[in-house]
Amino acid sequence: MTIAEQIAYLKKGAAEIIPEAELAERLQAAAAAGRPLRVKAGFDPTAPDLHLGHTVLLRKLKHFQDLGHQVIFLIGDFTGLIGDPTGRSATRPPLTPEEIAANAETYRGQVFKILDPAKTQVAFNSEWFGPFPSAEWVRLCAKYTVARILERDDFQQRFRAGQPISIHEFLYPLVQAYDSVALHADVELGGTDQKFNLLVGREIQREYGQPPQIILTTPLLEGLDGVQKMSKSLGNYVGITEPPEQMFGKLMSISDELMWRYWLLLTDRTEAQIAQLRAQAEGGPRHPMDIKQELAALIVADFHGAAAAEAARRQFESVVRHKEAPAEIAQAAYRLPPGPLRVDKMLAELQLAASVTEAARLIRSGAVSFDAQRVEAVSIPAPNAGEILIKVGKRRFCRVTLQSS
RNA sequence: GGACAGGUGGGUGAGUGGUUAAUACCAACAGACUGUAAAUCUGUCGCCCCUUGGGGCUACGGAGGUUCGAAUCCUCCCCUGUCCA
Repeated sequence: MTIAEQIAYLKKGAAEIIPEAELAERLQAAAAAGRPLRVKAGFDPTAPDLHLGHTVLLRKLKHFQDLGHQVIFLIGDFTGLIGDPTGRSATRPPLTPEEIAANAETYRGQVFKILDPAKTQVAFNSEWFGPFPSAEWVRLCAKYTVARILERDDFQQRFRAGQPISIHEFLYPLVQAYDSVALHADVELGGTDQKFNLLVGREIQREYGQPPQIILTTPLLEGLDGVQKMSKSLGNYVGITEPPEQMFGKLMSISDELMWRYWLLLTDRTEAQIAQLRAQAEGGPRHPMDIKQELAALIVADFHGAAAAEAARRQFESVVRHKEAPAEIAQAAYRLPPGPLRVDKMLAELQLAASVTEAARLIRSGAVSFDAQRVEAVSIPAPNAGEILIKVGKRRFCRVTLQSS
């Protein structure tokens, strides 16, 4: 590949490359020296459950690997003490070494569904920050100013809005920047929300006499609601370890409009191919739902394989579209008390509802059925012993063996 | 150290003595409809007990207090912000 082709490859789906010209030079120099670039990305040690939003970045890291470069997957176990300043979390309790090791293991399992393990180095920043001398902290802090730190958008907003900012939060960008120094990073990737931190890395590297890294940001993926970014705390995410059926269902719940964004950021289709799909949907030859199912199957296949994706698609067809019971259903047993059956209590006990009160609510709203017969009251005449299929809401099914007592 | 403002249910945010399990919006859940777990419309949205109507308990930063009765008033404490030093 020529340098221009390589850049085009890396640019696809990227939000920004700063500065783009330097990337070309760096690629050229690396090729000439026969040395792969060191491409860094940092991850939070506390949240090893990756979701599709993270995979946008991982895919881009993989593209660097495809071109022969070295990816450094940095787990910010030290940074975790600070917590990225979002204004929500205060200082986090430090994780134990065992927890960190366990989380790192989980990361490995998830990340290597996309990344090539042979071209990935896993690093922890406690390696250099653990023994960091206090005098060195003073030196590091001396290399940046409060005014510049306050340029960071969310600091500025919080400052203006009178929300608390703890001093240790100022350390976050500096710590992340110093990681680049310690790792001699050529390139650092991050979400667009990381732009400030990534840029600080350039400044600090220069201060330490290193060539400043090139930064590449990836767009933040909108969550299932199509408005806010995908995040665990907002609950609008699809985790990459979720079961195929659940993944499929969640993906089918996105709006038609959002689907195009997902096509762009979560598949390997080119922009031209996606434009073609869009034309088909708008022109009529293909139903949007059909295209959405194709998308959902494609994404599920990335993490569970094509067979599981096809099974998830079939289950969606039968359960959601045709309202049939799924192939695999949880089993339970329930001992019938004497007298009429209190359905609300039974559902709570079988954990088909969070509480007796909620179970009663669900029954009153007509969400509960026995063998496809709607249950009309919370208290019903005692049914015969035997097996019944209980359905609560759209997707909770349970085959229950009723035992007389 | 001082002055002032504030801390309410998953989130934002009303409420300044009872009619307030607590307005509104968002999220969530359910029903109807549908091409989808989309959109739209409707309903629900603390827990427990008897039941198609009620009863009890818990809840508005924490602990006490005043009162027949408090999220609302008083005292102390904790936390946050602004200003002064």
